[in-house]
Amino acid sequence: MNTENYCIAGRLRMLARVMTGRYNDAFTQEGVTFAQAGLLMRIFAQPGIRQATLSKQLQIEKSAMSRDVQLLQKNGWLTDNLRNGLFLTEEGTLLAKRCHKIWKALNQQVWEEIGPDTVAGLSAFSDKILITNTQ
Amino acid sequence: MNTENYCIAGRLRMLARVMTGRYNDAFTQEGVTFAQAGLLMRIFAQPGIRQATLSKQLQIEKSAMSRDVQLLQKNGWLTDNLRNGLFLTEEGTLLAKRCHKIWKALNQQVWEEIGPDTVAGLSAFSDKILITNTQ
DNA sequence: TCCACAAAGTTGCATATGCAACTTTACTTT
DNA sequence: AAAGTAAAGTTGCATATGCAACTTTGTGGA
Repeated sequence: MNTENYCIAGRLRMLARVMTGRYNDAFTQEGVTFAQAGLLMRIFAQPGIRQATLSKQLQIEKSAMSRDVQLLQKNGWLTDNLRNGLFLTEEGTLLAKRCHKIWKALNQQVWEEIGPDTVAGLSAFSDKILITNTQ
Repeated sequence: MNTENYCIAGRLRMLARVMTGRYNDAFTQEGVTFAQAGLLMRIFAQPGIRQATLSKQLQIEKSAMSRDVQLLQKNGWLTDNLRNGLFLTEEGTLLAKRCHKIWKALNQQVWEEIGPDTVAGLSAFSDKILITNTQ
């Protein structure tokens, strides 16, 4: 493995595509994508959180976040005043809980599949990158 | 770090977003995204390659690949008969070469920034995932 | 109180992606 | 050669994202 042909960004993008597909499959039964489930679970864990905060946590551009959030609301999972902090509806809360069960099982499974050392490798990489790119 | 709150897919997606942004910045001067530059460089390295082959190499769905390729063609970087293997036009070839220079410098820089051990961590992770998800 | 400025959120525009269904091509077996 | 089938490619539809420009909100100072 050398600098000449190992593209960091390309590799990350490919991995993200592959893993996203796998997680998406798991959430199909609930009719949500992994991206949506992830947001629901975060809002469940941090009720009243602002879009700007989620943007920073997830490193997603604020306009993209705005649309992701609007999609959740369109599906009836968020209460109406988006500009005053995000809150799940009752339906959204139940869905978030179901998603968390699915997520927990799958994440555990993937974790075991690849082993703690390998996850540690990703984690180390992640720390380096995120420190560099988010102050 | 434990299974309870470290989401593999979420982390990968975030890293992909961050790194994509960084690589995109580098290619802005050429008016292409990293995704486009990456395809150009691959077609440069493998003239006549089929969409289906690129799809497998990059783990991108064939319909997405079809559109990515059409976009390159629309910009005049690919010759016309897409269904008979992909070939760069003269303009496409020059662009691919310029992109490769940019890519090489940036990838090298990122590589040094995070260090070989950390890259090795990503690589190990990558191998595990891709073996599992691509036979 | 009112204004100026910064932060948060939205919208227009464009790319990147996936799934399903459909079309086109290529190959194999009569 | 004709039919049937599998592989490759496309298109409709929807989500996920980013950049730039604009609007709304909130806050601190004159």
